[in-house]
Amino acid sequence: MSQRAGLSREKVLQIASDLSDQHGLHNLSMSLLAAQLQVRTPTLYHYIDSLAALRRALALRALDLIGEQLGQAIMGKSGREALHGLAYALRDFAQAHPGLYEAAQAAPASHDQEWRASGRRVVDIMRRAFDAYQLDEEQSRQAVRMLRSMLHGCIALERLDGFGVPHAAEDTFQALLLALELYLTQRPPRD
Amino acid sequence: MSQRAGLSREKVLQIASDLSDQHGLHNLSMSLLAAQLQVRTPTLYHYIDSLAALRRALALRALDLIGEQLGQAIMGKSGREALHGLAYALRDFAQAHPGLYEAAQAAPASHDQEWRASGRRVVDIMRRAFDAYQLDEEQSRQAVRMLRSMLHGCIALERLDGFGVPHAAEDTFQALLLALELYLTQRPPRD
DNA sequence: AATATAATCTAATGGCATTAGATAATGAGA
DNA sequence: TCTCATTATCTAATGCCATTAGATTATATT
Repeated sequence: MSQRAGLSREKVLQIASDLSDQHGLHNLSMSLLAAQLQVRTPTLYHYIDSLAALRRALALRALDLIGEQLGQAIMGKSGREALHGLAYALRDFAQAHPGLYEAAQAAPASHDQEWRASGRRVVDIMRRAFDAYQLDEEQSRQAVRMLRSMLHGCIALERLDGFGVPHAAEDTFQALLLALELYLTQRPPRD
Repeated sequence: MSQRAGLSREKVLQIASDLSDQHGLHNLSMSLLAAQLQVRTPTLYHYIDSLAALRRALALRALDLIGEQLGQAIMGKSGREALHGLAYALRDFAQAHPGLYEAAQAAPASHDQEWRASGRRVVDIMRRAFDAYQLDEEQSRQAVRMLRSMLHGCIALERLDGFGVPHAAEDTFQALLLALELYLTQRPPRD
């Protein structure tokens, strides 16, 4: 009957990504996606195995994009500058792509090597931002965990509380960074 | 036909709370809840308006419980001790009741005064833990936001990364607390 | 033009939330 | 103890969603 829609896996994922940014990842359905692509729902199964597989694909895409942006953000920087570049790059990504950011927070299945590797790649990039602080491997992993906790918590809280004071989110963000810097420069005694 | 099941709103909420802790909030369905209560799904609508209303009720219950536990945790403590009591109490709650904790992280509708008030009550309790640091109102709100960001991020990350190093989560948790203490004791210059 | 391939469709299944309305169990008053 | 109102629960039905199977149509290849 109808003309072909000219879909491709890439196009499907791109629109899925846009939709999740606009309506939230949890509101992204096969139904909505098909409607946006002007196609019947079953058509999507030529490009995607399932809704779960779609979410996974978005997570991988998100991690790749995040890695890319973080890498650029810390290029040529070190110390305090690198740290701030990293933090702002991640926050900016979360603001520009809330759906993708949400996708990146999902936990991969323990046997999903590809997904796990993508996550590790991002962590490794983040670790480079701490080079100037002279941390051993375990300490730099710790620092990454601290930064990720702070940023993710701050971003999540901003979505939750929303308003209140206008500059609250930005102030808190900066204060958290300062706290991390204080911690890093006045490193605690290891027992 | 069948005997009455002897339900009550309280019982329904209690089982819903248990189920969300066991299977995750997002896996809590009217269907699952009805099955657990040995009753047909429509029966639940005598006690609950909708699935959304159930989630809201769990959020309120979670905020009340959290407020109670935090209040007890900081009773008679101040300064560093109060801060740690607060932090551990919240983390312990999240571990003991992952479903309820998740419910508490949902954002209330902007017009939902009751829900918002419950959230505010928790924040006020947390603010008391910072009494000894001599912060003005805005500073203590900031401190609460920092602590919440840290804890929520840390808890979320623990669920995400899971394992890796065994003590990583605990170490990160303590390091974040130390960072906050450093920030509070070496208060930044206000502009 | 004929055919193979691939993209899309229709039809069907089963799960879920929700509503409407029927039925059966309980408790209160005669 | 009987009657009746109340209310807890049920069955039936609707509509949305994800998914599968298999038919059909559009394009590319010869």
